[in-house]
Amino acid sequence: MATEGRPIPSVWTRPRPQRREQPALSREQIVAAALELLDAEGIDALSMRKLGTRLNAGATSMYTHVANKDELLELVVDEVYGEIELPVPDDPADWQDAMSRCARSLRAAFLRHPWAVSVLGETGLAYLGPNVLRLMESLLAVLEDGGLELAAAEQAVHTVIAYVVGVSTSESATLRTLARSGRTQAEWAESLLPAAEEATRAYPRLHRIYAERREQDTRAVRDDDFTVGLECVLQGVAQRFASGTGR
Amino acid sequence: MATEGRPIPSVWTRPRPQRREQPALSREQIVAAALELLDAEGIDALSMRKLGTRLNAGATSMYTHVANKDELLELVVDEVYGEIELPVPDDPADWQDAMSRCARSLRAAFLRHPWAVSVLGETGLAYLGPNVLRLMESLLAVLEDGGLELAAAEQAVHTVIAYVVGVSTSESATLRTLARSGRTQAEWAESLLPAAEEATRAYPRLHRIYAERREQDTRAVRDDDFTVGLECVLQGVAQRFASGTGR
DNA sequence: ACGTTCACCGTACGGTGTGCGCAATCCGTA
DNA sequence: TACGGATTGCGCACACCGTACGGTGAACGT
Repeated sequence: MATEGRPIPSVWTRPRPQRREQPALSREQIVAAALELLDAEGIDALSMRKLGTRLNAGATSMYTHVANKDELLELVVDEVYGEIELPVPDDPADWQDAMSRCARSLRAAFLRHPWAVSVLGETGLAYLGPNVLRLMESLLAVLEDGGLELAAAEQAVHTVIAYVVGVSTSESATLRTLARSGRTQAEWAESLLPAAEEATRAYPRLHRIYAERREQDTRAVRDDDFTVGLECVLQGVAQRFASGTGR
Repeated sequence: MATEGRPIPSVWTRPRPQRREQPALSREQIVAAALELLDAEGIDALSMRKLGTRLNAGATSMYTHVANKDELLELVVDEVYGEIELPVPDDPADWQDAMSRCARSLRAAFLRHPWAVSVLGETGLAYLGPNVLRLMESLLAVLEDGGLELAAAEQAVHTVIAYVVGVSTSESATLRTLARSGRTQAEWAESLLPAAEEATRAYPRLHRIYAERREQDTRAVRDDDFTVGLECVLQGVAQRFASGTGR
């Protein structure tokens, strides 16, 4: 039935299936591509089909390397934890400084990947990812070397991380709505703050806050706010747990 | 074509459309039903269709009262904030106690509605919801009455709330996976902790923690952990901002 | 009595995650 | 070298999603 030498677009004109031309798929590739896609277009844009397309693969081809979408998300989140600078104190006694640097690094990672916190909210803290484990262990090590009991160190780490996650939740939600609106931060503030001032008419304190925020809600201010809060938390934790070594 | 008096099941046998028998739909009803559904079956089970069915309504009938699903979620989250006990200090100087009670109430609400934090992660803190505004304003009032500057009060509130949100993120993620698995907390621990001990073989401190947690990770322990962290945060905030009135 | 408004519904569209079975390639063994 | 499983990727299909759109009947102002 097939007439040789004449490529007619029919069932018989095979388009050379030729599998295995790419070096196949791997979990690492998939996770990396997902991270790229998430960073570029956000959490709502991540679909298995789009991810497949980006990998020159079919929609369901990833399922041999990853159980399901949730598991993929856990893997990607752990990848984010991998970006965080491990705490290395110059002076073992000054664990506050090391924790502070680590907390800043964590927040910075969450702000670089604003989709991450929404995954945290759904999947939990991915406790068993290798990068999370590495980070936690070295934090505990720093605090133990600083003189804390292990239980105290765990408590301290949890408290500080909870603070960072909480701040990042709020901040990256803001970043996401901002990115989605396509406006600059200034334009957005200009369009929202009047509404906020209106909505808070019955609440004098909030009203004053929003009124004063008009030229004030910049990146630098938010950085400072985070720093202040972080210092409070570290100070509180230190006083509670450090055996006389709090600054 | 229609033969009178004989109800034949056909296009012609009209089933008495009879609209307006129910007192119609309202935004309050919709939000309440959504909250019920979320509490009963979790965030993944909330679809506009299911919600419509629960309200004896069509799938798209809610869209006259609510712009879209995201807006509905914001409304529901604000409803959750409405459950929180407003801070009322016995002694104006003892704002720490009032804030502590409020923070506990906030965490309790998040634990009653574990889906809420995953909405927080996507929609932000719903800053302009009336219940959020009311809560924030009264927190600010308590701190101002306690002697703090407004800016300091705002900083303090943000810090404490960030801590609570962070803790709740982790805790409600745990609650959700637990609920989804259908097992009790003890069974779950029994099945997970060996895996955790295995995974942390290379990390002695984490290993010790998971080993000791085996009979220890109860509700009461988590409550205590939260309390300790909260005390740290409050203490740190107080020392930073209170003009000599910290306990 | 009539036109307008409004709440609601059915339908439809373009998307989603993923189970399943087929095909093709790779690898260990004979 | 031949062959037979195991592994990997793909196409298809299913059930479900959010929601745009146009129609429909009831309520209401005139």
